Amino acid sequence: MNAALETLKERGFFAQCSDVDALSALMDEGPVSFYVGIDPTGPSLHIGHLVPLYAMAHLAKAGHVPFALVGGGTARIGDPSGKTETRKMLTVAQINENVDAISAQISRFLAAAGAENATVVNNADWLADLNYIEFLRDIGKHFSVNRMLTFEAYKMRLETGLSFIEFNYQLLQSYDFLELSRKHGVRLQIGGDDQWGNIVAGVDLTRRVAQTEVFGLTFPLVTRADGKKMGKTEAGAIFLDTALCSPYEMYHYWRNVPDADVGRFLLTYTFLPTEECVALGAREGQEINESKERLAFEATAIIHGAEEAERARDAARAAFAGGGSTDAIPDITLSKQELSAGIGVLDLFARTDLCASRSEARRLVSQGGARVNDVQVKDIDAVIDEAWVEEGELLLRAGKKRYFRVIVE
RNA sequence: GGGGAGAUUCCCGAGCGGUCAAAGGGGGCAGACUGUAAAUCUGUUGGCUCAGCCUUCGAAGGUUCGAAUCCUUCUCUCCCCA
Repeated sequence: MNAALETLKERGFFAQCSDVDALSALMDEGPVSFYVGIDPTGPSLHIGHLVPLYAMAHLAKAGHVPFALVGGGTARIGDPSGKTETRKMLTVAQINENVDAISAQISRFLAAAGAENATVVNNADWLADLNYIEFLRDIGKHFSVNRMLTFEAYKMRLETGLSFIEFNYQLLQSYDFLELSRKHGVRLQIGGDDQWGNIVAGVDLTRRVAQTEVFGLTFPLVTRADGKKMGKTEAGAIFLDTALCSPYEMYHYWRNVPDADVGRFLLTYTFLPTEECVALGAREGQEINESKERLAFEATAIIHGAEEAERARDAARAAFAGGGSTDAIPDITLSKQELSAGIGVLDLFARTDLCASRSEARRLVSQGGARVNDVQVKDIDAVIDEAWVEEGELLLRAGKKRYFRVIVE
């Protein structure tokens, strides 16, 4: 098999392919243009979106030509695949904002991942002005409703309801593939396994309309051993946008991944050599805990740069092991006057993101989960004043892992 | 267009005139254990000036000493028939 494909397979980026042998042969011949589509349904990518981009980087490094398609047009429709209900419709203005933000993130990521030659395109450019009648005649006639209804994505939705607009999503995605193959000679579409139905529909359409053999390749959806959704925490998704999720939070996310996922995540979310990822993931006990730190550092460094990753690592070490920098821990600022007057623990915790209300702070304190500068505070009436300040700040802690700094000026 | 079912606290889901800040499960948070993992056990899970008070049961009105529970209107969802 072709070396680049082999790499994808080894690293867990291979679930299904429309025709492996033919694709492998094509890739052996020379650079192949390929694309992946991402719909701009939110203001930022999160780490769940990244899998296709990593796959893209691997192929790009092997000399193939990447196109990243931002679905400014398809986002106006909404992909029903893998969803149990209709997603809330976004306004066109919102989508356009998202397109800008996400295109920038994609370019930055691909550059950092070593796929500088990527082209970012927006399918609104060709979808927005389609003529309905012409589209139905030229494209719609190639789709069999009977066949579409057999796709898993639609079958599932037949139970809960599927609107006509969503039913059209597949036609538009297929049209994208056709369009890219005509315009840019794209021969391959990659995507998550939930996209299989849409991708093969595009392969079929392109063959019928353009008489061109194109290929589809999917990778398994990344899941976590503990069944939680990839990239989601209680506080929200792990976004790339630092305004929505700090590098520290992202680092923390990787640091706390379940044991069983370490090896797989190293393969997926870092560019460390395959053997090394496997070895790191095979460790046990305290050692695998160290592998997690490696994972956290490597993955964060690709997304936010080595400098930010170091800061996050130092901050995490400082908070958990003592020593090092606390820069990256979230903070609030408090005036000296306010502190010298004394502030109740409950108020103090409620003012940080650690507790949403005084009642929550009350619970935390009375259950023994609250610490100030590593001293447990169990009295809900305790008053914190300047006597507690160390080096101009207070380090608040809720439970074992959540920290917050209070800077006093 | 016709007929039916429904909207409950983060989610699912009980409740059907007072004993309801609302069962149960999930999730979250905290504690024990531990490797900052998993599993397990315990506590907790609207807000506050906290043995008390205030605001919640799709929205707005009404009945009642008293409503998540009854009535009216409205909004939205789902199902069946055409």
